[in-house]
Parts: sequence; C-alpha cells; structure tokens
Amino acid sequence: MAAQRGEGDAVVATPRNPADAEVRERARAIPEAAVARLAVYLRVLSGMVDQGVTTISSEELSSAAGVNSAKLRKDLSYIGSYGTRGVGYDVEVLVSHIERILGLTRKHSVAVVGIGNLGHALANYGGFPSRGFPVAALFDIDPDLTGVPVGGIPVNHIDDIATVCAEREVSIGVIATPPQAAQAVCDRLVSAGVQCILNFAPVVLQVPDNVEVRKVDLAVEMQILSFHVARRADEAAGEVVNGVGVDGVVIRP
Amino acid sequence: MAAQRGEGDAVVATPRNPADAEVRERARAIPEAAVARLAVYLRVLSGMVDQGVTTISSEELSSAAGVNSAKLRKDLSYIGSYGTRGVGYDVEVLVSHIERILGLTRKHSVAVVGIGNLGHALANYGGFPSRGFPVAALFDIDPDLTGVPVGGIPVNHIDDIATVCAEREVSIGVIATPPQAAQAVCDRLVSAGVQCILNFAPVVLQVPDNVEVRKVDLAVEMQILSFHVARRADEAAGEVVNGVGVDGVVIRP
DNA sequence: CCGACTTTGTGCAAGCGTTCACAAGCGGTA
DNA sequence: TACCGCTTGTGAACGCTTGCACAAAGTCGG
Ligand SMILES: NC(=O)c1ccc[n+]([C@@H]2O[C@H](COP(=O)([O-])OP(=O)(O)OC[C@H]3O[C@@H](n4cnc5c(N)ncnc54)[C@H](O)[C@@H]3O)[C@@H](O)[C@H]2O)c1
Ligand SMILES: NC(=O)c1ccc[n+]([C@@H]2O[C@H](COP(=O)([O-])OP(=O)(O)OC[C@H]3O[C@@H](n4cnc5c(N)ncnc54)[C@H](O)[C@@H]3O)[C@@H](O)[C@H]2O)c1
Repeated sequence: MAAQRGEGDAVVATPRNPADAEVRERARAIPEAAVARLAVYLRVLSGMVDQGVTTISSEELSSAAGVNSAKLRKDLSYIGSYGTRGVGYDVEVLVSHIERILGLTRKHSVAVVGIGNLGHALANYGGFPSRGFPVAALFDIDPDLTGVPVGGIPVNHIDDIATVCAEREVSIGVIATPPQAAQAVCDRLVSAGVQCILNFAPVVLQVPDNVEVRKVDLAVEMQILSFHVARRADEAAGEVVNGVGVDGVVIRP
Repeated sequence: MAAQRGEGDAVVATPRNPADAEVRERARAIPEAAVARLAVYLRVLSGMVDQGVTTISSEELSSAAGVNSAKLRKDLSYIGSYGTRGVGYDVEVLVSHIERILGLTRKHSVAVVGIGNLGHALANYGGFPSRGFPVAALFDIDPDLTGVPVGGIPVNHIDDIATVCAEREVSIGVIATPPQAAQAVCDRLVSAGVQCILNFAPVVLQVPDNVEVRKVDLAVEMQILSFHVARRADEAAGEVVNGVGVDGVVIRP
C-alpha cells in the first residue's frame, strides 16, 4: 500500500561514512514541505544570477519567494550553513548547494506517455530541458502517432516502452493518458524500471513502495479554489450582517 | 435539512438561520489538506455512483482514495456525520454533502489567459466543464489569435479582459502565459474582479488578501521527484555496505 | 583593534494535521 | 427484546511545521 504523495519520512538514521554520511543525514531529515520550497528558492535564485545579483539576504529572498524569512532560513539550515552573518548568502553558492541536495547535478531524462492535448504541450515545453529534465522519449498507443515528431522527438509506440526507456535511461515518467489507461501505463513504466512518476490523470495510482508518485490534478485545484469562494461567500453572508467579522475586522461590503 | 443538488444555496441573500451557521462554522474549520482530499473522495465516489454502488465503508473508500481509513473518517467528520454505524456511508448522500461543502452547487466559470501550448490543452480539455467548471472565456495578447475559436470558444484580446470577465461571470482565472507576463495578467484579472487564480507560470504572484492563488509548478514537482531519487541513491550507497538498509530491509544490489 | 550594526542559525513553544484506539450506535438475528 | 458483530465518529496522543526571539558571528567605519 503505497501512499500517493511521498511524505512522512523522518526515520532513525545510521551514518557510517565520513563526509558523505553528513550529506545523506541532512537529505533524509529535510521535510517534504521544505524540499518543495527549496525548488522555489532555486528558481528565484536562478533569476537573481541572471540579473547579476551576487549576494542576497534572507529577507530579500524570502519576500521574492513569498515566504517569511524565518522559514526561509530554517529551510536553508536543513542543507547546511552557507550564509555569512551580517551579509547574507552568496547566490551562486546557494544555487549549487540546493542543486546538489535536489539531485540536480545529475540529468533526469523524462518520458511522456499519452501524446494528446496535454502530452503535446508537455513535449513542446522548453522549461523542462532548461532545468535539467530533458524530454527523452514520447509514447502513445495510437499507431498514427508513432514516428511523428513532437517537439523534435519522434513518438514511440507504448509497446516499446521497456526497451526505449532502458536505452535512453529514463528516470521520470509522465502520465498524460486518459484516466482509464493510467494504471496500466503506470505498471508498464514501473516494469520498465522507472521509479518516479508524475501523474496528470485523475486517478489514484497503485505502485510499489520503491516508486515515487506525484500527481497534478487540476480539477482538485479548482475545487479547492471553489471551496474558498464558498467559504468566503458564507462568511460574508453570515458575519457582515452587523458590519463586523470575526476578530472584529470590518468586512468590505 | 436536506441540501440536495440544485438548492440555490441560501448563502447570499438569506437571513441568519441556525443550520447555515453550523455549515459555516464547519467549513471554516476544515484544514486545507482535508479539502484537497475531499475533492479526491468526491471523484472516487462519482465513479462508484456510475458503477451502481450505493453504500461504501470507510475502509473501502479510503483504500480507493489512497489514504488510511482513520484519516478518511476524520475528513468526513469535518463536514458532518452522514454515515451509518455498522454499515458505512450512502454514496449519494456523501457526494451531495461534499459538493455542498466544496461549493460545487454553484457553477464556476473559468477564464484561461495565454492560449499557447498549455492554454490550448486546457481549453480543449473536457474534464473541466464536466466537473462544474465551464471554460467561459479565453484571452491572449496575440492579435492573430483573437477571434479564433479554441475548444469551441473564440479567443478574446487581453485588453477586453475586464468587460468579458464581468459579462460571463468568470470566477476562476487560469494563467498560462509566459512567466514575464504572469504578474501583469494576474493584476488585470484581479482588477476584473476575479478572486481565484490558478497559476501555471513559474513565478510567485503578488495578490491582495482577498484573492486566492494556487500554483501548479511542474518543474518543482520534477525537482521533488529528483530529490527522492537522489536520497534513495544516497541511502543505498551508504546503507547497503553491510547489505541491510534502514529498518533491517535488505536492499537490492 | 574596537564597538556599532547587520544578518544568520537555531532552541523553543505553539499550532496543525495525522494516527491510534475505543466507546457509541446501528442492523441483523434469535 | 436482548445480544452480537461491524463500522462510525472522535478524544487524545503524537509528530511535523511554523514563527518567534535572540545569541552568535560576521562586516565595516573609525
Ligand atoms: N488537457 C488538459 O488540459 C488536461 C488537464 C488536466 C488533466 N488532464 C488529464 O490528462 C490526461 C490527458 O489529457 P488530454 O486532454 O491530453 O487527453 P487526450 O485524449 O487528448 O490524449 C490522450 C492520449 O493518450 C493516448 N493513449 C490512450 N491510451 C493510451 C495507452 N494505453 N498508452 C499510451 N497512450 C495512450 C491517446 O492515444 C491520446 O493521444 C487525461 O487523463 C486528462 O484527464 C488533461
Ligand atoms: N507547455 C507546458 O507544458 C507547460 C508546462 C509547465 C508550465 N508551463 C508554463 O505555462 C506557461 C505557458 O506555457 P506555454 O508552453 O503554453 O507557452 P506559449 O509560449 O506556448 O504560450 C504563451 C501564450 O501566452 C500569450 N501571451 C503572452 N503574453 C501575454 C499577455 N501579456 N497576455 C495574454 N497572453 C499573453 C502568448 O501570445 C502565447 O500564446 C508558461 O509560463 C510556462 O512556463 C507550461
């Protein structure tokens, strides 16, 4: 029974080696939420490098990343102490350390399965290769698509998934098939040795424990937004009657 | 008080009444994480309805949704007590209550801004309308696109965003423009009265407090996957020395 | 070299969210 | 009606995350 979202780790550790052990130790202890933020910091920092910024304080970086500065510093402390008190952080140093922790020193080839509306968009998207995630293979079940190049890469038939993934050392599989096909595709990716899956189909995938799945479910996102609209409407209807909301805050009409 | 579909949702113009107040109270207390899961339960339950299932236990539903059963029951308890002990939940009752809490009794019109690769995929996607999120407007800055129908809807020019959004009662704005344009587009959406934004551009948006933003950042998702690969690789390298990993689990060579 | 000033890194406490475990409640059965 | 087995609903414990507040550690001007 594998959980859909890879969370909850924090187990006991047993380091044995000299310097490597420390990195491992650190990596294991980083909360999932912090990892997601580190990726955001990395993006912001990359922008800073392009602008020629060499040094940045936790206050500046945190506001650019939309978090508070204490949280930012705590997050950075998980990966080590690379700041200079009274000055801030060296942008390039920070970038390289975050990249190391996120495992971005290695290239991660991506395979997209299901070259429909979404699959086309993903295959054409320039943002992946530029961040170290080259799209190395495309798969579809439609024979009319096989051989057709999309985003510069010819589509392979899904039946060749095992050999092609092995050949091109695919480490991340992206599922963009209809929901009915998703579990089967997932199983084939897993058989092909892919251990990381990004799933766009609105289904809960069952995978072995050694496979990491993350899902992107746009309908869920919309429903969360919808919930907030409803909540706000309710609050307004209920609390604005006397012009004052909870905590005595005045609500605009 | 049986709130069924189509009940025009008393929220806006109704006077205070105890049942509403209770719903309000409940809605406010639901943790964000639980809201996201409720949306998943809803999807699973919809599938159950289609299969003719009328009753379901927390155990069954939780495993179909990929969570543990205690969490599921706790989540459902946030919205009220609609199960029958010894039996389980009536699927349709549960569906209607979750829909009510998520605010899905109302339609939420969606506007997509930036009709490029991703925008096209979104506009063509049938999964939104079918879940109560009709795509009501499309916008782009490219004059060659204005008037061109995508997914059955003609693209409007971004300059008309305020009037068109008002006319079509857009309540959710989706940003699929290049990152450089995202903040400006966001500002225009907010000016147009849109209070919910789903952002695909890899930037942190600045919005007023009364606007809800959710972001979908695929590069971040990939980097989180990358982190787990790296962590696993490190663990294997470090722990496999004596052939035994954490928890005494033997790691494959 | 010193002292004022700035900013990091982190111990700690409070807040949330998750999980456990079990009493309460219900349907079925005799 | 009384009992039994099953499943819900939830209080309480636990553990992760956040935010505060401040000592430590560095810079810089004199
Ligand atoms: N289009 C969007 O914007 C969007 C948004 C959110 C979620 N999604 C989800 O993403 C998935 C894809 O959406 P889409 O709009 O691109 O659908 P689509 O129908 O346009 O494309 C699906 C593609 O998958 C291929 N396919 C079907 N079965 C397959 C199999 N067994 N193996 C390999 N390929 C197979 C089809 O040939 C087709 O090319 C769906 O699950 C959808 O719910 C799409
Ligand atoms: N394509 C993907 O699969 C993908 C994946 C992840 C994230 N994204 C992000 O989504 C966004 C869109 O990606 P894309 O691949 O569709 O890009 P794209 O270049 O294909 O499309 C962008 C569209 O936005 C329009 N546009 C530009 N400025 C605008 C403005 N000010 N107002 C309105 N429209 C404007 C352009 O005319 C173009 O049609 C980007 O921010 C990208 O980083 C895309």
